[in-house]
Amino acid sequence: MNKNKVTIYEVAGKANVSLATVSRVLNYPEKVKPNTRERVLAVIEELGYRPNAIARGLASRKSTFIGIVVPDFSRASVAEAVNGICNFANSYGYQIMVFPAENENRKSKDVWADVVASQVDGVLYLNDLLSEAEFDHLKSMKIPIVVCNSVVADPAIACVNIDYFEAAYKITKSLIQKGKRNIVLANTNRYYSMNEEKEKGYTQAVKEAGLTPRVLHTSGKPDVNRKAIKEFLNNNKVDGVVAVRDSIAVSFMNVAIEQGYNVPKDLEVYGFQNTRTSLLSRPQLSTVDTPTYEIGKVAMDMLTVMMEDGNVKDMKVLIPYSIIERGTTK
Amino acid sequence: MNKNKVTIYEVAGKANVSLATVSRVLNYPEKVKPNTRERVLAVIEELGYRPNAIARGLASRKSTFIGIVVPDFSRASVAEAVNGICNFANSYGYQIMVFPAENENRKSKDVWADVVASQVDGVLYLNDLLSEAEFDHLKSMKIPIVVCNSVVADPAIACVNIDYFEAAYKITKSLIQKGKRNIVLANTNRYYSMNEEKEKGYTQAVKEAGLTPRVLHTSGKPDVNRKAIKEFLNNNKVDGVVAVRDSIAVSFMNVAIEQGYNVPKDLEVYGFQNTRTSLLSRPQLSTVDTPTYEIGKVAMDMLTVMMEDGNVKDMKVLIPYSIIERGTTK
DNA sequence: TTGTTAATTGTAAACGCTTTTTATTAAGTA
DNA sequence: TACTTAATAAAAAGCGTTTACAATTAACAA
Repeated sequence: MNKNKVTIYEVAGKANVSLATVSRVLNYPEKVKPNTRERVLAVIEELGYRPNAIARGLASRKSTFIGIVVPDFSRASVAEAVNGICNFANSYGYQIMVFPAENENRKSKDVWADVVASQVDGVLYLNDLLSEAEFDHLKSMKIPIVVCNSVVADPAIACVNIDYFEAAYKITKSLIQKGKRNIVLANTNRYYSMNEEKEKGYTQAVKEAGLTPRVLHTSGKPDVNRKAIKEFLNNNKVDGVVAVRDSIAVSFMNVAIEQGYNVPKDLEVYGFQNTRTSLLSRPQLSTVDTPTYEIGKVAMDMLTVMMEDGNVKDMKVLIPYSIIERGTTK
Repeated sequence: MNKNKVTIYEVAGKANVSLATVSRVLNYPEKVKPNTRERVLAVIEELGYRPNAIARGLASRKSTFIGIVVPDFSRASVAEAVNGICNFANSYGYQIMVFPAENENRKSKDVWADVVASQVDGVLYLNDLLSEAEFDHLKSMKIPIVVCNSVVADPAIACVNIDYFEAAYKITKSLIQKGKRNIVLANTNRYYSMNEEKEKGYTQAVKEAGLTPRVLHTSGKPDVNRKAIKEFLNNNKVDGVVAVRDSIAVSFMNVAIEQGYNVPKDLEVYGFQNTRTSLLSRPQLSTVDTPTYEIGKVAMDMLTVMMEDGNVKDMKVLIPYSIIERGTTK
């Protein structure tokens, strides 16, 4: 902990007021006479006083910390969301604590225990599944929570997403309208509720056109994917790809091009997210632009009202998205 | 803040010991008789007691929070480092608070004020420059700090990097040995100390071979880069590229290929970092593998000893790296 | 003046823990 | 038996705030 910190007492002393008054100018400035307020403010400035967030948290029973639990920062969707969250959190006066989600060396039980112990006022859960048990635990702790990028059924849990179903439906349909008959959905191996939605949208579009849905599940690691894709291409005719992530789309496309496909002539491909990857592929990737930064911001907004005991009107928020046509479709 | 929390008093009551003993089993288990210790531990488990981190921080004058100040989570190098940091921080009993570095809507002065106010025990500074003034401020606050991925001259400041100079020198030299005579360094527009090192390494290799260094500065945004690269290719003969980031390498390569270059026959290219992008390009990118996760881990290690008042033997740590040859070189 | 009320400010308790000090108990030693 | 020593209990003092509540002051009407 840092040394030689200025405390509220010193400010009070120097400004010739009681510490309560200093506290008030900080927390309820309207309750103190403009005159005194100015004086105190001047001393605060002069001494460079910053209230000790920890003492403040203890006394007020609010930490102004919000916890975000995150599976993996290197996922483009979480990185951007974290950016959004941080910027807004700070302007609302909240500080962010991050907790790696459950992983090999850390059971879910422990991460929630950590979250609770650190006294956060609310939590943002990014991008992943939460078990029933975890939800119940959270509810019993009465900590406000909002989930980003994960579709949760429970009406009591706030979550913010884009309409993955609709987006997948639309891009699949547009492929069909361009005459594509052999459209694959390239999904992840691991189950994600948002990818599940995409799969549903894809499936519905394909079925409506009287075609058979075909889904390729890949691991997420580019090098592992390549083999699976190659094999898939050898055994299947494909003229359209809808991938649940940009990276999968690009992997698929690269393998296909290496095998002699011409994109977009023989094969059109769509990704999801509009990450940097989609601009770094050749040709550049058509994709569903998911405004992840915006998702983070909105989630933070909702959480703020929940923490201040306001009522959130709509627990299920859908953010507008757009479809970006680039070189992998025509 | 969460309701109905178990406090140390309840644990003490139920275990028939004083609260001091409970505190002791938590902080100095060896000081309490195994018998009692077990009993207390059992009650803690039973009640699901977790000490209130905030109260604990206030009382002990150590928050067990460490702050990481980050320019942008969507930078691959920071995302991975954050992963490393988080995992290790937690296993050492530290919680992570994140602070967005200085940006449009937030002056450096304010972010440091926030950092200090939140009573972190130490800070990790990622990937960016720190001004003299900031260093001095930090030193005067006596907060332990370690800088990742930024080469800082001041011998009193701990930092962990790879040997960017050497790596750049090596890859440039290998290009020269393969007969390349027109090697460009694709650097960022903005100044980064680590990129400066790369430039120095590149320059030295080129000069040693009696060639003239040529540096192209780009903005970092893929779409903006393309124009600059195209123009550069029109006005210059190029047979080798050393890019300070994978993304720049891939941009460069894509434009070149679109202009008819054959990679790696006419043009060989190296990136830096070994991000996912390098696996998603066609051909896959040869690159300097920067073990960012490891950097984060080591930085966290150093910070831990600094926070515990140990002495760090070596303030300038260089992590081993490797050069990965893939499809863009032969 | 003198109340009466509202605005402002001060006082002191509380937040949940760590840590120090003093007292108590149990066990071992001479 | 008296004397140590170890283990822990009991009590209390913080840590730096917030926040009831009380006290003071100012403002104004009677």
